[in-house]
Amino acid sequence: MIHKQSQRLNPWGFAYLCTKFRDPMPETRVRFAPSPTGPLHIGGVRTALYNYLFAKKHGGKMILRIEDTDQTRFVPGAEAYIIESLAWCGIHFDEGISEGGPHAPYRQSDRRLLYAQYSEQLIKSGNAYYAFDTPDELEQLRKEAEAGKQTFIYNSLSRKSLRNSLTIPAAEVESLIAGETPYVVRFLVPENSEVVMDDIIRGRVVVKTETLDDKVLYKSDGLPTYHLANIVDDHLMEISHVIRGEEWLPSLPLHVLLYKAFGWEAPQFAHLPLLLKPDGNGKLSKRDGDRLGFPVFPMQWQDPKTGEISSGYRESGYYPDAFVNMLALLGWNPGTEQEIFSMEELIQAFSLERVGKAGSKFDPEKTKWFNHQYLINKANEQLAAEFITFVSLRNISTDPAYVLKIIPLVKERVSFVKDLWEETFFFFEAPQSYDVQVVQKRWKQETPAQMTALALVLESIEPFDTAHIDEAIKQWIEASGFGMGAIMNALRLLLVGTSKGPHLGDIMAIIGKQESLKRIQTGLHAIK
RNA sequence: GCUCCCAUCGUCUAGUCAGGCCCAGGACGCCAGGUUUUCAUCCUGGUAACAGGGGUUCGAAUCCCCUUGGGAGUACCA
Repeated sequence: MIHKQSQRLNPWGFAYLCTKFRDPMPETRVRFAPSPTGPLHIGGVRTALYNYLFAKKHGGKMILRIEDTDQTRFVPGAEAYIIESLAWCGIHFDEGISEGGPHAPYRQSDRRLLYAQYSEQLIKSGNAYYAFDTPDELEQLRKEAEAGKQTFIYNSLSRKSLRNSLTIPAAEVESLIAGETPYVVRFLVPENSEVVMDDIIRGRVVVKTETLDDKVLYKSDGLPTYHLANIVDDHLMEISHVIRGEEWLPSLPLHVLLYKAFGWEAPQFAHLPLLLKPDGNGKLSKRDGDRLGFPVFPMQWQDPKTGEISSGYRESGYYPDAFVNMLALLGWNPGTEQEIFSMEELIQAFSLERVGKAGSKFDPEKTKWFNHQYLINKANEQLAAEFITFVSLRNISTDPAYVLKIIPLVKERVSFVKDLWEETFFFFEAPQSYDVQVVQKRWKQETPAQMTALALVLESIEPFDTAHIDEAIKQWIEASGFGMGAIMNALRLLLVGTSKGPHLGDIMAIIGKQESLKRIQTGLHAIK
């Protein structure tokens, strides 16, 4: 046991080893390892989130590693996008390309020299071999197999008839390599055995090695494939738990076999269920967002090649804590009826055991509801400050104190700050027109005279605050014998232009006596 | 095709591991009613699910098997 662990403790040495003796539980170390091939979509964000929650819950470390071993798929700006998105979500790293750390560098292209020796090691130990088949040749074999309704697999059945160091004499292999013939290194999958894997979420999974193929570990371009780089780095970086999407489950046997071939202790695995499209079935994709009108990315992204813009949650007005809260509950639940969680509460409550096995369809409606919940719980001062920028956009100058009076009256009516204008425009400008349907319903023959009389009442109110306004109007209505509904709806039409909005007394108190009277006069002339 | 994974209201899910407390609970959505000077909020109520079939058991959403359905993977991509 101690021997096994000490193998994983390098290079921290003796002091670290001592703490290990006091505390036999190894440190929890997880990583989020995206490939910078484009913007991170919400499924990826959720994976990062679960890793983060798990690490923090166990007092461990969260590591960001960039897996850019495919040069052909590199997208400029993607790496920065990923980092900024996660920072916006409140997901922070203890080690990574920005933070540095004891296992730097954290970008695989910067570690490229490292991987060749591990590839060599596997060849020497008989767990891997050189292969000289060209991509075209393999493509041809796949096509032929497909035509015969078969699947071509590079494995124990076929490897003996292909061009590799298993079939070609050693001397010739050496000369081929020396002669710069392109080659790859393939993993030699053991024959006739079973790989037994224990996944934290899925339990035990067993597969026969015959169904696996001899995956390429090292490419002809001198870079490792995901499989090799991933295992080497997870080992070197002392990752204790690999938490990743279910799309990786099919390659888990290979990974387990690789750890075994290296003689390394494998981390624990947890394969997360997928995020599915809201309608129909299948993995959530960028296209679904476009089609159904909701963002699939945390932040807006502009494709550097096409210039095409994809919308993001941040730019759409979502709060990061609401977004994170929604994502956390998509596939995980606390087993209680609590739905609103701060990041700190999520950390406390999170466990991989409570992550479901089945995929979750993404629900844009509930996402809005989460934002609504967070919005109504924000301080009025903050909402006022945010809303002022939207008001300014309309070339209306206002002051924070004025907006602050309005916010508590309307915040429960919206899910986004940007939607506040629709609920508050009449606080900033007089009605430009009057809703014809409301006019038809509320504007009777006697209404103009009533409104004229009411204007006189309003003029005499002092101080012009909600309580006094309400009281005066109530008394006047009772004394004159008019209907409350008839008067108030007509008055609302004059002040707001339609039949919506908060309590009229509040509206008048905020826009002031002068403005209220002015709107009544204007309306009296305009409505026929 | 092959390999692997999955299966409770329209959606997110509780309940499944330790079978009875479940003719299945909560939330979103939707519908109705109530409060209100309007709209909205809010409150109350309603809608709606154990994929199907076999077993095991006194008893199954829960355990086992089969079927069906869905998903993922199947690259010198990650």
